[in-house]
Amino acid sequence: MNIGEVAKRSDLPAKTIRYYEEIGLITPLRDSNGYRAFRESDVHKLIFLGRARALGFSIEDCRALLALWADTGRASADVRAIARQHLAEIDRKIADLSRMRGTLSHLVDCCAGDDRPDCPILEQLSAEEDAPAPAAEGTRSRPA
Amino acid sequence: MNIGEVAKRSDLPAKTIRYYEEIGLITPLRDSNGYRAFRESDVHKLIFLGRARALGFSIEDCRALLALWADTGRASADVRAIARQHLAEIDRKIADLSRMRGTLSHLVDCCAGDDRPDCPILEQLSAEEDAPAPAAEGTRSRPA
DNA sequence: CTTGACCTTCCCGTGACTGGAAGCCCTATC
DNA sequence: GATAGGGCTTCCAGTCACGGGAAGGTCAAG
Repeated sequence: MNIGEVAKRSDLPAKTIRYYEEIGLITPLRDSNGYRAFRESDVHKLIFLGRARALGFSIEDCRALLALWADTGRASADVRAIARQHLAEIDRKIADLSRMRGTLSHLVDCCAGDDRPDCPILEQLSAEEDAPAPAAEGTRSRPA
Repeated sequence: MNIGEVAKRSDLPAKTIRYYEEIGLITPLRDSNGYRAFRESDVHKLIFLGRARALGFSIEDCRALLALWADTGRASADVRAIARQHLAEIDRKIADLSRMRGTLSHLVDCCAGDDRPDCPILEQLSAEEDAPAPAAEGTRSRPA
């Protein structure tokens, strides 16, 4: 099977498939003319990869998941550990974005949005004072 | 003022400040010894940039915001438009992540997480059918 | 004079691809 | 047999927003 058909069946761009080979996630055979010759197992792996990536797993996560997938004697706890770690990271990202969203939507609400130059958004971004620190002595904490 | 003190005052790494000069967000003067000589206005810009970046604005958004900031006759609507666009993007990202979170936490809940090789997470990722992964439906969202 | 902190430029690396150029391979048609 | 086209190959460069580290100049203190 050539790369074009594999791309269709896995719903991944050919470029991505070549990249996955380059970093060792798949190792298709080669025809005598130099074309990649994919097996069914390669297609299955690529579909697996596409789904895992769509769930936000990193490439290295995917590499580990593929290894566990191939290891029929794996413990489900190993897979679950990766998934839970990823879940925690997703939660962190959502929390970060929600904080941004809160601040930003407040600013947008405060802004008249008309022809006048008066703009609370810019005012806030350029304010002299740092954000009011409750216990402002000594340490300067940075937001992650 | 040298870059070290500016880094402290703006709470940005020196590397980042040099980068911001390279892409034209700031243009500090130079001392005779080749050292960058920052003015107060540069520090203000950097603090502005740090806050805008912390709110997730892209560099190009920041460039536009800086220009509007410098333009005392700007219309607040212009600033608000950028902020609202960014807000919409944040909402989109949160929605994507929430979908991922839903699918993933469901899978984690289904997984025994013990020593047995039986694992619903891998089963789902390698399922024959193309339909049943909610987060993988329709748009193939790539996590940033 | 030496030490050490600070500054400079330059280049490479990140993650996960994407775009494009230059060129080979295969099939079909004229 | 020549040619057109599509598909395949490799390699190079770019993305975004920096971070790491090398090689070397500058400055103040001891």
